[in-house]
Amino acid sequence: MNAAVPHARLKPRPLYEEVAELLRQRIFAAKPNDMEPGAWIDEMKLSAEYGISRTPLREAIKVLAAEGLVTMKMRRGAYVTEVNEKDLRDVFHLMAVLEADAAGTVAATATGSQLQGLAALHTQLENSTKDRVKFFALNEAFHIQLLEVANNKWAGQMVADLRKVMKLNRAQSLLKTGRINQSLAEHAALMAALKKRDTVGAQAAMRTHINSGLEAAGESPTPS
Amino acid sequence: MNAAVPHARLKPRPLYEEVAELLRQRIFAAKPNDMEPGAWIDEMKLSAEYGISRTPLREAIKVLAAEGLVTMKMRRGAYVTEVNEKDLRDVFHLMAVLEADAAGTVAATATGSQLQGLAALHTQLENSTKDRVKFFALNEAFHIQLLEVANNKWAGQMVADLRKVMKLNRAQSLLKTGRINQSLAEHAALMAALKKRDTVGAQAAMRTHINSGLEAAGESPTPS
DNA sequence: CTTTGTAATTATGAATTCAAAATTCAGTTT
DNA sequence: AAACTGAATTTTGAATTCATAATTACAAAG
Repeated sequence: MNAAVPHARLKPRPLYEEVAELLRQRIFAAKPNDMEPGAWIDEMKLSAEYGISRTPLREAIKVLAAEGLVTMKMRRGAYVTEVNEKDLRDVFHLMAVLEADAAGTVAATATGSQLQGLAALHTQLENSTKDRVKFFALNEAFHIQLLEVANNKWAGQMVADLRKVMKLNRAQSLLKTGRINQSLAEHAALMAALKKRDTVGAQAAMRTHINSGLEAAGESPTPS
Repeated sequence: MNAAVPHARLKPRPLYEEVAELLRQRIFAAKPNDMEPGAWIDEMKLSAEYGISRTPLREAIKVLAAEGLVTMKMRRGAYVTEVNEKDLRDVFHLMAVLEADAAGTVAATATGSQLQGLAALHTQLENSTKDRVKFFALNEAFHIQLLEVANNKWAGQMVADLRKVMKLNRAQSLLKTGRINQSLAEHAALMAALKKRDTVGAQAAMRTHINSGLEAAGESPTPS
């Protein structure tokens, strides 16, 4: 008698993935002197701390290395990736390219209900300008949802990885209050283009949106 | 007295990377009943075969999983990724988007000597129409070099990963003779645009080139 | 003859052990 | 006092061992 809906599944995923997620959050947490970019990752300390052996921890570190969050040096161990200004510009540029393309695809191919789903998220976004962290979470959800509708799993994976690297940069994660309204306006322009089924308009709106995000981080975007 | 030029360095890179490369080549080799897409990867058999333990082999498998070459199922092991028609279209679409962008960047920013380097590769390409495998290798080298000049390491990594997944598909790797001349003409058009510093022209030429590669594999490209 | 339940085998996931390389620190020499 | 050599410690990389989940085989019951 298998329940159709799993209530609390046993061991949903391997330990190393669990640990990888813990490490990700810890890296993004940006504690002053622990796991900040450039820091060396102490395998023994962490495995003791989590109460696991080094084996799954090392596997988790390799996953993060593939994502670009940590870089490995032969016989020197793993270090949290440091992103310099050029790296940040490059990452934003790629996000602009990939997400603009996705936006174009959505404008061209999305079903009505899919567009309604995006519009619903946009409405939630408009009602969350007071709560900075909620706004940030909803904004991310909107972008993820858009990639989902674009229906290219490779693109979704790539953008997700890029977003992780982007989050390594402290400057951009704290949105200034003024930036929130601007971001909202850009989202509105994008939604309008999507509803009009305006492919190139949606692409352009997304490019603008992402590039302004880069400028908010204190950099100037690469010419598209 | 350290020699400035290392003649034969000991253990240049970790074992798991070495093994990962072996596995990649083996997967691309396309032997009839061994390691073809969908095949289960027998950890014990392989580790015995290579004379190593399961530990570095599993680490290598995780690297390949991050690249998308193999997919892992919880408590079921690893399987060589199967790419269906949609996957192939999606991968080509992304390659077109990313490489077209890179071509545009090259047209806008490459130095003269960098363009000369690309032109030299193109000339080699023209002189290799008889040798199919050499042509294929040089073609890949050209694309890698172009990404190199574009100078965005994240893009280079992404395109490299996509190319690996692409190679999983048997159909496209064997270029038909007619396709070689067409490919060459497309490369020539791209080179011309690059030399003219024509950004949008280079982008368009690259898109055309990649999409025609997809058509050669028996699919129709997604509208850009 | 089919189906279900249980035991045995097999393979994965994780921990532990072992080996080797790199860094550190001390001691000696110039 | 500075620098170089070498041993000790630390830490990574890899092998081995152990535990548990999953598949298969087999038997018994309907």
